[in-house]
Amino acid sequence: MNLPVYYQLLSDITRLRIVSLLLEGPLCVCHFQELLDQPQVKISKHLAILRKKGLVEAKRESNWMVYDLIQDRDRGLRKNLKALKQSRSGEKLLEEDLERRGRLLSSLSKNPGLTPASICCTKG
Amino acid sequence: MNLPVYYQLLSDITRLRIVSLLLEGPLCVCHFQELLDQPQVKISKHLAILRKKGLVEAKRESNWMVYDLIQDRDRGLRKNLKALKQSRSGEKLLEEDLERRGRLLSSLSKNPGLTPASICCTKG
DNA sequence: CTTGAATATACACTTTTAAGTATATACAAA
DNA sequence: TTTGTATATACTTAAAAGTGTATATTCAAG
Repeated sequence: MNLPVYYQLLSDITRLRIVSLLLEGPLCVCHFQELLDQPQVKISKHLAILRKKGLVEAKRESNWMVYDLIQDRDRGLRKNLKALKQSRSGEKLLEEDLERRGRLLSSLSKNPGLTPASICCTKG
Repeated sequence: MNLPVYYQLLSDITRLRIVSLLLEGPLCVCHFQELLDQPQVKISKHLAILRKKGLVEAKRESNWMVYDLIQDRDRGLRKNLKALKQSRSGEKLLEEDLERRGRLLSSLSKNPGLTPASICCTKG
């Protein structure tokens, strides 16, 4: 990961929102679908781009793919991600995403038996 | 200036180099031409984009246009620019730009009578 | 008021990137 | 082994962004 690639990845609003959410912790594809209210293809493709460029990684959890930021990040990347995290206030879209994430996670913790799918993707 | 716009501006390598240089201080168009070794149109157009989006400002100095980062920057922007500044080491291109800038400015200070033009744009 | 230097802009062209549709893959459960 | 759910990929189309050439603008100097 070098700087030009990093900025290019964040230059798309969908990817920016994804990365912003991942700063708070890992999420699966269907959660992104719900939180960003965007179609599955779109989410999957942007996640694929982020993964190909080495900013995020994915692990399968039975049927679900859980994405997270790459863990061993170089100094420069850490600094920039920290700056991003610290500069979200005032960014309406990003803040709303975080709020939605909070609600989603709290509903998850109240019903520990729920799979991701039963929360976000469908029909309860 | 909001985050999405900011990242989009930096997603182009030429603009990233320009902004990186401006972190060290103002420069005129012909300096950018020399330091980045890129044609005038290209430099001018990217500077126009940066200006239109509110990241840089320009003031005319007789025949030359001197560009600088916008001075009153919001908190988020400051944080991100600081992170950029701190994460340049290891980025070959950006480091070379800074070295070239150093050489250019030292030659300027040795010959205080020189206009920008007599340094960078042409035929001594 | 003409000339030349520095910079900006308009237009045409090319490349890149994003988005949608359809289809494929991977897995779990029946 | 069929079915349904989650996710990924191929292909196509549309939009955006970058680049070059030519031309315009602005200013200083003669």
